[in-house]
Amino acid sequence: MANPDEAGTNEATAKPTPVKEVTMKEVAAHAGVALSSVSRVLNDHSDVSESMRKQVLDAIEAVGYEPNLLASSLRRGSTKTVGFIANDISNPLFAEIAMGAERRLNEAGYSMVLTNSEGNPERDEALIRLLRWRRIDGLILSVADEEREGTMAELAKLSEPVVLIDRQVRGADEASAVLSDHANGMRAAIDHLLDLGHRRVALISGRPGLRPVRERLNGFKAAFRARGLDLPEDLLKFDSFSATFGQQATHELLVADDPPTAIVAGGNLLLIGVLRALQAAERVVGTDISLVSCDDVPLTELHSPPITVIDRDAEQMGEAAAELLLKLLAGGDGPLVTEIPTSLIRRASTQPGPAD
Amino acid sequence: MANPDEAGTNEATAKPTPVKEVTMKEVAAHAGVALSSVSRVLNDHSDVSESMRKQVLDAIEAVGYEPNLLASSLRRGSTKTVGFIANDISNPLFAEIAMGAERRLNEAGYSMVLTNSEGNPERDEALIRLLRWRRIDGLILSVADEEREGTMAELAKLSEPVVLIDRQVRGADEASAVLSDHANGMRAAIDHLLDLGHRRVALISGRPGLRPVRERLNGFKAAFRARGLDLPEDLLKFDSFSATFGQQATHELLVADDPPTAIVAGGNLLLIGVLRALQAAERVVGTDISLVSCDDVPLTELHSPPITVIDRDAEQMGEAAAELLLKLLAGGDGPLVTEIPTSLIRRASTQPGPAD
DNA sequence: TGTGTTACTGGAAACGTTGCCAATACGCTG
DNA sequence: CAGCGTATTGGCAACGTTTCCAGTAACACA
Repeated sequence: MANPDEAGTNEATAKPTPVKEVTMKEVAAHAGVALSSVSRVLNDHSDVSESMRKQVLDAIEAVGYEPNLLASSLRRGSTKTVGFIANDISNPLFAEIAMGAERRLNEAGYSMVLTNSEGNPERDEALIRLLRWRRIDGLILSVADEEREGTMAELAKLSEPVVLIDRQVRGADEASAVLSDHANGMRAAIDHLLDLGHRRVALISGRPGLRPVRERLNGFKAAFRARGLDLPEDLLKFDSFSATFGQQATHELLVADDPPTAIVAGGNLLLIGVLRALQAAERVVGTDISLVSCDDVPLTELHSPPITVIDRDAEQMGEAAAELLLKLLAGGDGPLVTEIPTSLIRRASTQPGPAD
Repeated sequence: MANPDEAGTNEATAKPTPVKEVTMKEVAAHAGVALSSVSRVLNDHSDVSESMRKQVLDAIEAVGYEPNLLASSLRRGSTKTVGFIANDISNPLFAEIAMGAERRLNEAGYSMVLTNSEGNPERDEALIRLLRWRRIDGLILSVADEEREGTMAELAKLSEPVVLIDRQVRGADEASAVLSDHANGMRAAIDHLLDLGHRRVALISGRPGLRPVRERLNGFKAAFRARGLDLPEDLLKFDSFSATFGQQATHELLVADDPPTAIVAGGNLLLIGVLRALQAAERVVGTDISLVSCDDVPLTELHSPPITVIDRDAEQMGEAAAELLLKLLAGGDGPLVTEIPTSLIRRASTQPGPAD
């Protein structure tokens, strides 16, 4: 059925198509009912008659109405949207965390907007601000720098619930978070290497300010201490999670006096750099040097030899984060924390170390 | 300086903190100016005196005002936001495309909301609808199914500009798109294999409905045809881009009579499956069978032997998509198309085939 | 002093919703 | 038949902005 006033407007329209939006008002007019009734049907309120419902739904169909979520959110005071700030979506680990979170949030009727800080603290701040201005209902993020004043200030201005991923901010128990048990994972990995006879074990990881780095170092230390061994201080390299740093650090380790017999890479990007450096130096993984990485990605399984990893369930982390956020959104109080276990997957990249 | 009526409201407030938002009205009141003047300062309109500007900015600072982008977008009729629907963010390729697009869009003052269809056509539709209802100004996506009616219908309802990534819809020149030159890339790869003496070349790829699959097949055919060779029809496996399918297809190929001497994997997830199957069958890449993959990811470079790939610049694709969209947003007309070149990176996974 | 111009500022009407409150109609009881 | 509850509907004021249109003051000029 053609719109009765179409011809008229067509004729009158000399302007460059102002593209008037089809609103609930049009629906109401077409159905011959009040605006508020249309609203009631759309939000299925209980007290609306069957005939009214049908009338309105038909009108919606007829005029081709599309809800305006901006207006709705503005009026309602809630966007049913949560923000997610990832450090680096091109890292499959973060991508999986995001997917897990999104899935859980969608189930609960929320939608998620995913953004990418690229590990840049300034972008972090800008994104928090932007999402705040967008009036998101909650936020999941993994701040690029736990100690940065600016970031904390932006977060503080946010009155909506926040869940951190693998981060802890000053005053430990102030923020909700999903934390993976890096310490025990690393402890197991180092125990494994020490069992194999390695003593010169190197650890390459990101900036020491970040929780995963701190916790892994704790696990590392704990393993050495438990056997009364001295920490190989000269083999600890902390700077960034990038492939570039992994390569550089490995190179430095290899050319130094008394190089390591085993290397632990604290992330899947670092691993890439480590492998490049080893390849360049013509060291064969497993044979010449043992290798452990963190987080199981296709590369670790398919490398030859396959690489021993400290694993954790990324998707589960995302789901857990969403779960916490949903609890908080539902009015849950205190800071909530979920700990995600890690496990050691032993593969051929770790072999017995040199006999003493 | 304390808010003069704070004490009053504190006393009156028995309710559970309705958390009244700080609006431009408060700013105006605090500065003793009109609402419209505050707006003018915030949008830096030309005709506002220096004293007014300072007054308002001070007041903003004093009352801790935060713009409400919902209200602003509603009134303005534009969100300065573009949507991006990715098939699978856990695939680093898509993640890079998204990053490229986001970077370019941000430069131009737009922000991007990234969503994930997980390759599910229904989710595709739902996401297009959601973003439409959110009143995004434009959309970049790579539809999961080029032929699905529903998806096309949802896209048609969108009056804002759309740029497709590596997809073409019915009526070729109707949609703007960034297309990679899969045909020539594949042509080069097959030429390379044929030069090495291979004749039994297998191709494993996704659903034939998708442009990359079609185009790669075209390149494949062209290479065979150019030498007057028959197409190895029995070695063409098309179903999905997943690792699972890659593994299954490879297994089938290997156990069949007259198995291939070279395999081309049409995507980085497929490659994972192919490698698993080869490993399970104890075939050594390069020696027992040659291998080519599409898109250069860390795995291909670091595998032993390193894997020959048909490469393209993912980030550039994203940037190009953003560029096209920006042109359209600025009022550019007709459908715009950018073609992204592909190149063959030869590595040790491709070795001479069996002598005839 | 009057007039015109310029430079700024204030008021008020939108943008498309939702949700409260009042109004209507209906059926039922006393 | 009056009175009342129930079920449903309409009207209207928000939500926080932007923008158009007048209005004001200051100033120069005749």
